[in-house]
Amino acid sequence: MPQMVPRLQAGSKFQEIVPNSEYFMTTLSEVARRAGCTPATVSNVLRNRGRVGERTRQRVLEAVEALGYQPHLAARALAEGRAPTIALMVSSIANPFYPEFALAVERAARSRGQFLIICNTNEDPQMGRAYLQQIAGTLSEGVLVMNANLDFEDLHQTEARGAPVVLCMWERPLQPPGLPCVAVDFRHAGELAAQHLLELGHRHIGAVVGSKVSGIHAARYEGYIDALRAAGLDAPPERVLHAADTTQGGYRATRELLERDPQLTAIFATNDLPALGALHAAADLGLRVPDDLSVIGITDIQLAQEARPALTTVAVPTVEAAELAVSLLRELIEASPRSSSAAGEPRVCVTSAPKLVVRASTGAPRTG
Amino acid sequence: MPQMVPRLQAGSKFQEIVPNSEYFMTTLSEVARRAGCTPATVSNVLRNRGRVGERTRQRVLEAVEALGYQPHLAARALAEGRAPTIALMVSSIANPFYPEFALAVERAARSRGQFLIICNTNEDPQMGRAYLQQIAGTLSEGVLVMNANLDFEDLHQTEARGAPVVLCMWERPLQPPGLPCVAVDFRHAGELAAQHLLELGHRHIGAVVGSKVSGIHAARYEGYIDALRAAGLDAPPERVLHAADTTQGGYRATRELLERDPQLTAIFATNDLPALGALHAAADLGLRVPDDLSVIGITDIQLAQEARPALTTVAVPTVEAAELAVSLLRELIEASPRSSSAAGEPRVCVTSAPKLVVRASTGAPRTG
DNA sequence: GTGAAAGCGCTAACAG
DNA sequence: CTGTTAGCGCTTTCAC
Repeated sequence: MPQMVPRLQAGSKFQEIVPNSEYFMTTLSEVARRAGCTPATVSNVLRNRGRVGERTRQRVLEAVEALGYQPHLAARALAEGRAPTIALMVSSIANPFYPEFALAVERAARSRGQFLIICNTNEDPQMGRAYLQQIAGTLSEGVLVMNANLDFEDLHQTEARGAPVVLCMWERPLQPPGLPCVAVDFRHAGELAAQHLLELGHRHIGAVVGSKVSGIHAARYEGYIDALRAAGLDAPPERVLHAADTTQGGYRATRELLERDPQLTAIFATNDLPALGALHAAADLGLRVPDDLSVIGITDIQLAQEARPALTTVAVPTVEAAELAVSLLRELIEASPRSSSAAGEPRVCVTSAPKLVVRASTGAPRTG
Repeated sequence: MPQMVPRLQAGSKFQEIVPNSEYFMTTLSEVARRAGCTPATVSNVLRNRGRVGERTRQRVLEAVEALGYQPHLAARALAEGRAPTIALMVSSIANPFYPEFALAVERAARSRGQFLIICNTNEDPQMGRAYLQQIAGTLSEGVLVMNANLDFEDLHQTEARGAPVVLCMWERPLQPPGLPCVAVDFRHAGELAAQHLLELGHRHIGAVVGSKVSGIHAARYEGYIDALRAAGLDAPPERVLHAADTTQGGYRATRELLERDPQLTAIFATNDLPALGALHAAADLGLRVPDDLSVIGITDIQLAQEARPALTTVAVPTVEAAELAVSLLRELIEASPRSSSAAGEPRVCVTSAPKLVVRASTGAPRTG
């Protein structure tokens, strides 16, 4: 925004301040002048603070109205020692899951009077660090982190500088990460997916894990394996493939798995995007879903229900997680400045359990 | 962020300022103290301004390093009379097109040192207004508007308050909207789509227009119609349907169109999402694409290439538009404060032309 | 070259 | 009830 009034030169101390024309932003003092009181009083009226006479209050409100006054957020932030935004770190907002989450976060933040800054880290820890250092504490009061491949080191430093950090989707409720987080029981999600497939009668299942071996999707795969074992099945390594967490990744992995073992009657993917890729692979191979091949994913992104056939998946409470994350962040912000580093284990909020959503991509295997 | 140091009480004027421990944010004066100079000098060093001796400069840089100093963005903004962010208004970031655009905008903004605030208006002008009034000029230096259903009135007011506004995807380069904008020749996009279908030999084409009659997609439809007419065909009203700009909308409209006229061999949709819906409708009706039905969209969102069959579409230069929009916004910001309202027609930047991208969803119609 | 001082717009403590 | 005042952290003239 432009400088509203020529800056007063040193020495012009007694020059009358030029009132802003209607063109530009009105300030508190202008409102005050018009209402015949001081800025402090206007401030009090606006924030319902301190006692103000009814007559004055009216005059102030009129002036505010007449001048279209809007508080200057940066100024207010500075004076209050708080910042008007929260930051959401994601690897790329273009990943189809994030926008749904970001939307929920924005709503939650907004309802608490804060704005949302989107930070795309591009999976690059350097970028993440740059973002954290620049805005945490100076422009953003706190930071929400969605798998963005950040250094924990950097996150702790961010906390130390006074800007709380919340991890938005921790996958292992029982193994807290050493940072406040919202945890979703993804192990259970994997279990549910496996159980569904088992109940339908599948015995030859391929698994597409949308990350490196020990990566973010490991818990989901563990749950899947556990369910298999509980049913007396084993999970030979040639039936698992680690792939990029994208449609492409799922597509290639599925083709590869089916090539290795044409007997597979189902594909379990640790995320919806790769599951969608599996659907495409099936289509390209002339396999009918679910008759020839069943496919199940995890998350329940919007695309899942829009795919053809619609994707069976284990739904994760995205909106709930977003709301919990924002609440938790607020709590941490409100709590004593140096609480987080001082106290013991940081807080972990667990969302409600993932739920199976049966759609058209799963069914009983061909018999024979 | 927390208050870093207990606010000095009135009367404690001579109390020594508590230096921030390593826990919290360092300020300019702390750096100055450590470097044995004044804040002004530190500021000068950091912004390469004013002459500073090499020795001092070194000491300052060391101190900055040692204390991990980061400028306070809100404070800087206030002092400079500018804001550190730009705002992107969208109806909902969850609409699959926006994230791709937002990503490009964020990159462009970031490379110019600004952060991106995402504002979901939810198609509600009230919400849009609230956003504009609150952040424009106080937290955001300018506003980028992506079809968010905002009142032009509000946008003009925003400009008048000193925060430039840029419309990001104006559909009619030749009919400027009275606000600065980036225009994409969507009429031409419609034309290209129609020509492609015509060249393949289609004569019975259904059109799904992803908005109200006079809505945002009207130009695309005009281009389509023009191409048809140029080929000597007419476009009977029963072959057009206006629908929501979503997969669902496209799905329903396509079914309806095919019910009205089973002879249709192709569907033209004014956007990719409805086109994807058309694909699903075809699948559900047992029609093979493209043998029984060809489908073409406009935009080329990521999903288009991931769909099965992959969607033929007319690609719009999204990244280019994002970059132009950010550049234009910056120019307006840098330009004289009250330029925009003063001068004549606001600037219009036109992107390069849309381009046909042929994929698997279009082909020659069955003969017979 | 470097420092002193005013000011950005707003808040909060305290005095009247 | 209302005004005075100091201060948030930084920038920027202007003197020295």
